[in-house]
Amino acid sequence: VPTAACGKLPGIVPQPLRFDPVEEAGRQWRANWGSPTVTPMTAATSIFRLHQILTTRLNEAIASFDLTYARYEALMLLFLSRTGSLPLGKMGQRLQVHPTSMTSLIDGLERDGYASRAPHPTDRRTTLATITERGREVAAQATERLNAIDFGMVPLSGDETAALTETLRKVRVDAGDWLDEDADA
Amino acid sequence: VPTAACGKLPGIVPQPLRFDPVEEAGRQWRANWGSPTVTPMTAATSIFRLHQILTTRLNEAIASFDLTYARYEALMLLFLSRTGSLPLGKMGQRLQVHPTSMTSLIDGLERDGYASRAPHPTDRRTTLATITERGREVAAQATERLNAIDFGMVPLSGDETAALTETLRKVRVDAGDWLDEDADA
DNA sequence: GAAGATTGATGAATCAATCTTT
DNA sequence: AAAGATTGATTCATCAATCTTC
Repeated sequence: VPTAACGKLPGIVPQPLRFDPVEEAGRQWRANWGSPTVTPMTAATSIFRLHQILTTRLNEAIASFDLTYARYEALMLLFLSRTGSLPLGKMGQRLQVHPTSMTSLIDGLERDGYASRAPHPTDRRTTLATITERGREVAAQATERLNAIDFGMVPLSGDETAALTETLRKVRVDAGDWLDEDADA
Repeated sequence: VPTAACGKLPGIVPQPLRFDPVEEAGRQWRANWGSPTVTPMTAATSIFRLHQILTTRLNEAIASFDLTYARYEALMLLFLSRTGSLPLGKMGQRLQVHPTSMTSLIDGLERDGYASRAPHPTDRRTTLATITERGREVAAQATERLNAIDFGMVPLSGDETAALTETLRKVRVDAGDWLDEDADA
């Protein structure tokens, strides 16, 4: 009886393990090191694994639109903006991706007709990305699909999800994800 | 006054934002959608961002050994094993990576002299990876470096880290990360 | 000179197909 | 036929360098 993930990824998990590989790593660690510092390692490993799981789940959910989750995020940024247009640089800041990546993300959206490029009216250095009508339709449909699977965060409760987000926020603040002005107060 | 991350990634964050980009996305979402399903989206986005942050932090910490975190995990698997040798397939299962990735990870370790390949004594299909003496030294030193920065999980407390790990474990179980036999009981 | 965006190149990760061994 | 590993191809992300415009 193959597990859900196993059926989808035959190359990665041909024969499912009988133990938690992440916890097992922590156990062997403890045996060799003594242990007070086991937990951060286990947490970091868990984040990496979850990123892998989410990437698979979310990309599969919207693959029929030829969207990756990264492209979806860019599309939603345009969709939720007031005018439907944003400078590429501003989008890169919001999504925290390299300018080069922003270029290729918009390339992808443009290729599928979900967005288009236009010159900035006043600053000719800047390129404006604009969502198309088709892009709005797809954004709404893709969001339905992702909502239907709770953005991959099953089987967490609302409280667990909120607590998780808050914990991760602290690390993001520490990393300087944005200017946390309240931190001074 | 540039933030820590900003100084390191000039291309990504030339001018730090004044707000939390993740929370801002959730806010705009709420304004357009109504809201009950905002939290899973925010949580997923947070995981993606944290993966990015951890990747940067951890890779930087051990870059002087020519190790990436993925290579470090493979090296530690050998380091913590009883005999110092493991079949590539078994390593791939533990680390949950594609066989192809396992090949290139060992290629990297072998290139630096941290590990070597050897034929399996009985099954000639199998390749055995073995950690070298130099590999053991580097494994210990790299672990020190990573411990010194708490595996990137600053500024979380022990309780927060443990709770985070437990929450993520539930999602991993759901994804079939391993055969959770206790789940039946 | 600096900001905004792009092109070309490098490294990592998965997939498809191949090869050997069981 | 299936398991184990590898090669080659594709995609994605970042970096370095370039180009235009402010």
